[in-house]
Amino acid sequence: MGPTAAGKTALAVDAVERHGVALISVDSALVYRGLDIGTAKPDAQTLARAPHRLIDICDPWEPYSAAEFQADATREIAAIDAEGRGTALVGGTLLYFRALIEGLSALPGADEPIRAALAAEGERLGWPAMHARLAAVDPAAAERIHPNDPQRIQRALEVHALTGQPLSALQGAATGGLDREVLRIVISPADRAVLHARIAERRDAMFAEGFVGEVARLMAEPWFDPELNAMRAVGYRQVIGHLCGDYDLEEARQRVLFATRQLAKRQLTWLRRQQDAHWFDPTSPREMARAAALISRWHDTPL
RNA sequence: GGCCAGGUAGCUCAGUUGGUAGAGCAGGGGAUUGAAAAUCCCCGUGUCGGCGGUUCGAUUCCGUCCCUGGCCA
Repeated sequence: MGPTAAGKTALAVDAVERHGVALISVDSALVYRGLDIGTAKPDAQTLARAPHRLIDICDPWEPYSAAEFQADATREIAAIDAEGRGTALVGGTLLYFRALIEGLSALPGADEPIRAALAAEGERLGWPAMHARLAAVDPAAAERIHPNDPQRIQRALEVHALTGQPLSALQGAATGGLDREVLRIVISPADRAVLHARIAERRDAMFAEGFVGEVARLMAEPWFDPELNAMRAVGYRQVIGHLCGDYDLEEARQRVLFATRQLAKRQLTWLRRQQDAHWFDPTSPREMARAAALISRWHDTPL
């Protein structure tokens, strides 16, 4: 695991080639077909050398979720077990790691009609009013959720509407967590400035490879809608704004950079909280060799 | 060279009828259970261009110098 642009893929490919492990991508954007350049999806040669499961499994108009990931990844792990191989999870969507490893509470899935109704009401009455409504049916959830957080207020009200029970009461125990020990390896430059430089470099490479053209093609599709989950991914959102005429290309490039750094910062907040994680700096060949050695020991030692 | 407009937080700017200043963006920290590359919370002392002057007190008024942009030569 690691923040965006830290260099996770290289280590994963190395693990595949040295130990024959199978890779599962833990990334909420790589699941989408057609989002390639802007998601820094590993290229065809890399995927041929080191196949990643759970990449390109959705069309951009389809919603995907942590719960679906949990189910998909659990299924893939069982399949890999059956082949007698080891599994390596690689990615930067930390909620997905948590959902898979720790499990999720038994909750109803998303209900589009209810969400639409709640969104319309929230728009009309304001989210603080919706928060007050939540406080009436689920004071504990209202306590934890900020009045300005539409997404969580909406979800809590949705769960209550669907089950008649407060979200806070259903969220107690997580189910379906992984049935085994997990070795946690975090790849991240020790120096934030180094990460920022890598992000800038990769951003430049994306634009040089035709990222704007990729977004323009997606926007020309009949299903295109900027509200789509997939279209809210970092980079896509900013380039869409530019192609809609909201600002010039240079401004879009700047915004992509800012949004990517902010993503990395949020990822690091999750990562710092990981218990028993081993951290390695990708700029240090010595540390990366130690990371590889750690992986070797793990996979050569049967559980 | 002359005239005009500016020089205030990393950037773009607001403001102080004279009592040492505040927004947005950026940046930092945090939260995070079916949207998570999402959503949200918290964090702003900076020779207010330099030097003089007036004043109890100047970033604010005056003088001068420097710099930037525009117009005129």
